[in-house]
Amino acid sequence: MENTKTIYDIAKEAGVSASTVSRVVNDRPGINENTRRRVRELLDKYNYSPNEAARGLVNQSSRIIGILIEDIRISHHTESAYIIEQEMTRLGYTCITLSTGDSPERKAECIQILTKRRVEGVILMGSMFGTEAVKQSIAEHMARIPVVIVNGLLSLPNVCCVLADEEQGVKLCTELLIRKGKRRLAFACEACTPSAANKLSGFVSAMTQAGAGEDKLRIYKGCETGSADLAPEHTLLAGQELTRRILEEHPDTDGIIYAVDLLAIGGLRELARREIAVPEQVSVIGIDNTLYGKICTPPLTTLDNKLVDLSRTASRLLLDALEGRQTARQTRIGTDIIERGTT
Amino acid sequence: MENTKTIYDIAKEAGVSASTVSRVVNDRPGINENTRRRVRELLDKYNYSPNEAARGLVNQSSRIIGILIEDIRISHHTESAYIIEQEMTRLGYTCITLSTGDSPERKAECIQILTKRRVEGVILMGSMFGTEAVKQSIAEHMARIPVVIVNGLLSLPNVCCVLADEEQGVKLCTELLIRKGKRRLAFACEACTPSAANKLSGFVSAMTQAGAGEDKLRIYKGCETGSADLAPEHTLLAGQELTRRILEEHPDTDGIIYAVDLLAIGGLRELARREIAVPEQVSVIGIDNTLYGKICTPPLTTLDNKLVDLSRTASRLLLDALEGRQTARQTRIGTDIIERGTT
DNA sequence: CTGTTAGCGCATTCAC
DNA sequence: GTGAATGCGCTAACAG
Repeated sequence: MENTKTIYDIAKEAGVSASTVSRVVNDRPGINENTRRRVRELLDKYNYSPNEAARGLVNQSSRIIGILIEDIRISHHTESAYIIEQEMTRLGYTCITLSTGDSPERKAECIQILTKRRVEGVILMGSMFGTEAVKQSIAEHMARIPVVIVNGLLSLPNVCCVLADEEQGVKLCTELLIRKGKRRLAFACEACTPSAANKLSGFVSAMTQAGAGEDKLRIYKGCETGSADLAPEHTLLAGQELTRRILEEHPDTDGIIYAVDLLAIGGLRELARREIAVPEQVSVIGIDNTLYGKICTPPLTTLDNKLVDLSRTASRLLLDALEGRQTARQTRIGTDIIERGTT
Repeated sequence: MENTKTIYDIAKEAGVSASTVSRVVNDRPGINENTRRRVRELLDKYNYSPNEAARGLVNQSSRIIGILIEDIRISHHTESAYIIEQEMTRLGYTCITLSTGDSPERKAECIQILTKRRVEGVILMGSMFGTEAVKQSIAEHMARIPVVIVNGLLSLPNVCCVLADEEQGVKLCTELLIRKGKRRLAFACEACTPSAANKLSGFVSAMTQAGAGEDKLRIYKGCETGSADLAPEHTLLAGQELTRRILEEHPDTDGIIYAVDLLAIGGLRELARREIAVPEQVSVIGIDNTLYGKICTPPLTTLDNKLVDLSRTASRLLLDALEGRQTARQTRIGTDIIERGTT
């Protein structure tokens, strides 16, 4: 830290007491206009800036909120973090945004960091925060502050959840493909996150209703225990690899639903490599409505899970809680299918 | 804020003084093992977490660093922010990452926020921080802390710059196209940032050397005063629009260099719409080496401006400065052309 | 080895 | 209107 002026320095030079300066800084009423002006001039002259740490200490309020994301490089999380940061900054809060990575240990470390900084509220982004290990950390370290989890479930008294109905969404996607005459459908996801599990049940539910037996379900999972590498590049490769496996084991597959857009785009690559026509031979659907899906060829049909709405809602909920208003424990938002060239 | 235990609470219950607890918390030597154990137990029992604000106040050190980005949604900035955050977090610093938007006023506001929090160092991402207005803010509010600017220039005693040699890079790109027999080249950028200006001079320099007169240079700029909307979607549209203008005014154009990948991808769209073959009729080159360029069709030839290296270097430089080591005032990193399907 | 004292920068009583 | 005193939670001398 450096030697910024304190209210005492200003006070001395203005020939008043520190409390007077404090009052001027905080625009408190009941101060002689002349004194106020004199103090203001000095404040300006020295570019005085109040020390928020000291302020927070005496006010018992840090005006900091935490945003925990698995990996900010994942494009829908980037967007969400952006929205929340803008919103909270506008309201005078400072955000500490941390990419936690996928291990529960790292998540716990990040929770510790936020705790030390005495954040007043937290937003958790992603279904991976809805696991037992994380729940424990939250319960231990953040029991007394409002927490909002986006696209995850966490049953704790101080946590409220806002989620897209992805199960229903994927069900509709599956039904769309069936309506188009595709029957030998596959579902692919990279990591077994709770979110992926939801999507999967939407798929299973639609398939079962359409008369597919449990044994005929083509379900492909990248790895069993969360993803090892969250970098977008890796997801792309995983999409190729999963698609390769699907096509080798079930060459007659005529439609694939991928848990995220980037996986689907990896899939498109593999399909192109094998000269399989999309959507004529194989239809493809992704999830997240990312820009990637917009620019690939053919443009990707995708499930818009409304991350933008979710993020906005999340910041509003957090704000409500911070200001003592009652908030819904769970908010659900519907999804939309954006139909483009791959179906 | 909530009622976490303080060292006084712990001290009382342990029957020792607060300083003893403080010593245990900070692993200071010279403490009776029994006392230490007893205190530790209580610390655990209550999940004690030191208040960093209080600590920072007495230590005169916040252990916070600031990261200022124009817009974290811009994919190369996302990656950079991620790298820096990971690096600094690992070293025990907490990062406050702010998307400033493009106006100098908002940038100044963000600088204020960081100042209030008494950040110990700052990383500025993007050439737009190298402008006079921002320089003023930095000089006024951050004169006493180390600042590193990535891909921008700021001549201030406490600022060090790390940049990619984009001018040279674009020059090489242009020469590449010329070598391939393309002569009627255009350059397109969205906003007139200092970075765009650098890229442009690389283009001009190569074109001039190849014998093109000043009057024959096809230079297209989106808007004259920085970009209005930094959202990626907008850049994509701008790419289309710029390309439309280029082709209408110069139908014989046979190569276009775009200031960023996403602009180039917008261009590819427009070219596809007009059924112009890439690269046969028109070659295209982007800049940034983003994932977008990897997944579009045809895959984009791009200038890798080494944002990853730059970011790593930036955090190392900041760290050096924070720890009192001497640092280079200016570091330059070379660029690479990644040749793919559009050239 | 441990406790006492003081002070980091600020806001808030309570007097005057 | 304004100032003096107090305390937020913590660390760093300085004593003992």
